[in-house]
Amino acid sequence: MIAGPWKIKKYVMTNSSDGFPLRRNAVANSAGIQSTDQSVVKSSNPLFVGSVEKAFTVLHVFSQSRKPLSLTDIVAKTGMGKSAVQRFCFTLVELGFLERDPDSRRMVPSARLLELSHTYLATNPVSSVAAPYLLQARESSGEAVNLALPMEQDVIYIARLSSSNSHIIHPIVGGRAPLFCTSSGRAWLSTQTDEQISAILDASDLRRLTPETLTDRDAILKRIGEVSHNGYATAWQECIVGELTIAAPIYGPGRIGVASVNICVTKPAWSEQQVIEELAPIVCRTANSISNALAN
Amino acid sequence: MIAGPWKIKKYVMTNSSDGFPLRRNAVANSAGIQSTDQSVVKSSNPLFVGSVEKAFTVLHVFSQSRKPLSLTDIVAKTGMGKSAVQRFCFTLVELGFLERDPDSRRMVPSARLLELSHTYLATNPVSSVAAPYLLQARESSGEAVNLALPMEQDVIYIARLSSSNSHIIHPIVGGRAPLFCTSSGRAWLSTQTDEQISAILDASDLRRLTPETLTDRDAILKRIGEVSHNGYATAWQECIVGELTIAAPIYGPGRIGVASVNICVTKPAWSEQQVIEELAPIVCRTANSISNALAN
DNA sequence: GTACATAGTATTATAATACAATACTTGTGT
DNA sequence: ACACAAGTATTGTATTATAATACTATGTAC
Repeated sequence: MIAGPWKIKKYVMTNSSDGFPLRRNAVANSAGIQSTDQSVVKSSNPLFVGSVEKAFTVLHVFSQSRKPLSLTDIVAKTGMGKSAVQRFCFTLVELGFLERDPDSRRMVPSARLLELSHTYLATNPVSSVAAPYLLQARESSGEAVNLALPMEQDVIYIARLSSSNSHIIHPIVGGRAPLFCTSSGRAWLSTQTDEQISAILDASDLRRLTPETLTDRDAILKRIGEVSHNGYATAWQECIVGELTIAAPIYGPGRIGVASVNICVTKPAWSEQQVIEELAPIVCRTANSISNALAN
Repeated sequence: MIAGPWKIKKYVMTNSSDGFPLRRNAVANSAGIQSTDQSVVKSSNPLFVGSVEKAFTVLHVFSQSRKPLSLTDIVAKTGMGKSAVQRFCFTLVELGFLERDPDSRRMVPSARLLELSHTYLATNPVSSVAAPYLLQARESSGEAVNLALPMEQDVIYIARLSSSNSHIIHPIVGGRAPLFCTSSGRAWLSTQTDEQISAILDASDLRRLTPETLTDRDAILKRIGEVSHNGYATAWQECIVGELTIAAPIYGPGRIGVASVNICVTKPAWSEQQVIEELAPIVCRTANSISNALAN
């Protein structure tokens, strides 16, 4: 799963007190459902520093409940002990990643968290290489254009250009959505082998997000299969009611699927037919341009 | 300094091995210069979990040197021991915040870091409240518009709308620049008392970033003082050569300066005179609209 | 205004976890 | 092919993180 050395041997947890809140493969997925495999022997390497995980567990809680949280809120939501929450909150406040309202004593995430995203964006070439093509796509379509990467059973959005006329900015960057029911996800899945696709769908919670969400495995596989012929993937209101999206896969060096670009419009203004006719050429062209740019 | 309870008593470090890499007030500033006050008695509370700080220290290293780093690189840049770096890198890879190229064994920040910025942006109302006005400002000016918050001696950019014609996306969100030499910084400073401004300038490293950077304290204070009369602050090529910026302060409830909006143009195309004549009204109107929106 | 309940804060003894040192293995360059 | 550097694994030690608990403040009901 995780590439390279640092072979993780099977270690049985030595402490009798019960397990950690969130393990790597138990990090809450996009719906916040935890699949903690507590029964399984924990593959915990002595190199693993548990305190770091706990700190991120505390931060993670805020992404689900998007409001100021008190200590007891966090205790409830993490399952960590009162003392532990106290210490990690103190530490995170001290480091400037959380802010405390001295009156309500509730905490909120601080803007310093953006520094971490900057660390990623400044290091990673993908978003800057893709930028001109994404802008071009937005120009041609006038609609919102997103760039997404696969992450576990989700896509994670790493760049967004809002539609020209929209007067809201969705803070979608850093957000996640399931691979199986998004056009971006299907576009990327289409670059994988059948075995890999199966494995991902097995691991996915094929949950209905809207009345239109496809949850039948075969139906989903069929939609993914069509991508190779069409060059684009679609999802009609499967994630958000009224949202029509179309996407195409981006290849890195070696024709490996690494990302996808999608365009996202809304129902009353657009029909499925229109999306395919007008936007498919744009997403495909954009994805190809980015793939070529990445090859160099 | 840090508001509210959790009174930090003076604790002398008990361990003989020498101190921590980065303390809160010693986090590297925008130029990467560390001002670790190692001599001073460390105000370390037993609630503080040092491992968390070390994890962020490792992540922070990547924002300075924007390329894949090996273990030994990180050892050199953090001053942490080899074992410690090994364990924190392992942990961060395991948690998915760093990625390792199995061949080169070098690590890079992962897109999962964006999840943390999402946690902030989804929770915090400022960026979403401000969005429509920022879009309007970009519309009127056709130029890049930024929203910034004060953080220690810097501003941190929390939203950016690129200029309509530009074909690059600066990954400026999450980036920092000194308060003293940016228009955004000066705009916010103008909302503070003379004592507070002095304290901040005292704590700032008045370093020359370009040949045009004002480093004379009185000259800087004069520029800040003018903001109250004009309603806007300016900085001409003080941070980046060729960059002209103009900003206005944003007030939260209680007329407290909380942020600033700025517009950013480049030298050959614009003159200082033009910026003031054409853009000052826009930044002022935008800042006022956002201030009003925040009041409700 | 007082008493009660709840939430937040401080303290401490305990031992588990993080630690540094070091041995070992793999890779790289000459 | 050899030597050197870099990365990885292991282990005993004790520092650090821990949970329990006592304490204090805050807010609410009567």
